[in-house]
Amino acid sequence: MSIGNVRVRYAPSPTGYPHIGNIRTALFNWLFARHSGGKFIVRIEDTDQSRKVEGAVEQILESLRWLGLDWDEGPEIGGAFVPYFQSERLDLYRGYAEQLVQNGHAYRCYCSSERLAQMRTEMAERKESVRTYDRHCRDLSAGEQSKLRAQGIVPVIRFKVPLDGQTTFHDLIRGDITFDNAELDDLVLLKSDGYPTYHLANIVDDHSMEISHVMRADEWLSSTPRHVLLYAAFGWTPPLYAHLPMILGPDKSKLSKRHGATALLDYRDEGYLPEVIFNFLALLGWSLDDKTDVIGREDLVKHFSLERISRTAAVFDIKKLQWMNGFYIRQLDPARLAERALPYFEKQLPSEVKRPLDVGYVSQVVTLQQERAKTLCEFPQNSAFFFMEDLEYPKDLLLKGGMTGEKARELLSATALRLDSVTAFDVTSLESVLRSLAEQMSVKTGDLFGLLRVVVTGRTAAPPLFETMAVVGRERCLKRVRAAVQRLSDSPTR
RNA sequence: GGCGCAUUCGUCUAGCUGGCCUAGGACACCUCCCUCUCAAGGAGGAGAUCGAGGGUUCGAAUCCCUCAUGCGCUACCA
Repeated sequence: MSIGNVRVRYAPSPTGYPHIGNIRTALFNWLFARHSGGKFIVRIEDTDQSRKVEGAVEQILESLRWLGLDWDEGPEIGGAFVPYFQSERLDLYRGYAEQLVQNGHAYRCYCSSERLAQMRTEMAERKESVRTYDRHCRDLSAGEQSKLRAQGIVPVIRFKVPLDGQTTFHDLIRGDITFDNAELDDLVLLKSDGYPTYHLANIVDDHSMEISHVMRADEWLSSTPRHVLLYAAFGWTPPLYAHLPMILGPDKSKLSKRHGATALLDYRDEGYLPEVIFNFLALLGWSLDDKTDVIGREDLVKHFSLERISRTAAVFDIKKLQWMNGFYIRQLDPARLAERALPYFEKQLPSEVKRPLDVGYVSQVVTLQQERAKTLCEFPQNSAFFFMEDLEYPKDLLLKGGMTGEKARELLSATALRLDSVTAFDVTSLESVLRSLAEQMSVKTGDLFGLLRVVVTGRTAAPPLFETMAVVGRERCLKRVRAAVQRLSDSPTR
């Protein structure tokens, strides 16, 4: 396969929202296409009417867009092999299925699902090793068939798998893999509702769309010999295969909804940066060398290769993702970061905060929180006090570390005086004024600053005090100090 | 049950054309430093006898065999 002719595809089925593992497959395909100057195609495999989920296609495309995985052919943009929805290509599959029946590679099966279920139960009870279709209809005569059809039974079309021999194919990641044909069953190609199964539609489309490499999750490895046999039955050359390691949950089982937020877009909602997900996912099953963790999209495109894809399934570690997200956040230009965080502020700040927010002000806040945030959501979560008028917090936060109510009141009253009179309400002035106050009142700076932090922010952990106060502003700081004095006076302290 | 794939620190991984590996990096964890809190940052630490057992070899994480374990598939789902 010459390098310019790479055509790979991401072929999701719209049965739900694409999760992390699924999108990682899309990412690897995209990376491979971009690296080799080939085409990245999106094809929607909507052949299961019963599992179709409303809005899933939009979610899939939205997920790709969010990560910046642009496609060269597919939904919305079309391409030379239109249409890219399998539900719109039904005639094609029927024709090919029929062709296989004609040339003896497939046959009609009239077995009811009840009979099939019973057959499987019996096989299991007898502990038979091969629990597959018993090929009941494989050699039905024309007469028997028309009798069955007269009863109104709509048949399916099954592939006539060779009874013996072996099928070997080469996997770019795992090497040669061999299966005994006897292990394979006569899979259904065309369902009774006229829709193809994955197996038929997949190979018909991969062939007709001239797909060069099939890169898909490891879970497909077992069905690959059937696909190879199908290609042979049609007289086609199969594509090159590369089965990707799967992504597992913390319990090491196939990643699913059980594992919490696994839908890609959930990560967007939780404040993760798309470039981080991109970076992180690329490293789940692929590595550049022994030390590279942070790597941008351009370098990924430049260096991506099939050879460096791992064979082992990987556990998705949210902790490392969080670290990486925080790392990227810290690297971002503050102004740019503020823009990106703004929607999260708009959405998450308490409703009493007036909208729209002032971008300049948000930017100041973001600058102070930048090195403390792991996700974009943490900005508004930890910054409400910058936007509120009045604060609410447990009173005993004021009496930390042996601080008495009286002492606190005394300190705060003195502070109010200083804040009121300080000429410039900026970091330098505040620091010098408050440090000297601490000294004068013979209290440790940590105690004074800690107290003030609670008063001004309502919490014990916040950005540096003077910076924070400067942003909150003289008026609100004074108001908060006075409110605290009032609170301390309301009920006598012990 | 059958078949297939896989097996290096808790996790992601490097190393796997055998010696540079007394196995490297990152996250997480612990300690110390910095420090007005929280972070961030800096410096350290602990953590894998390379799934187990046999070989081959002067020498194996790296090659061979057996076993074990995990995962996947075993649908008119993809």
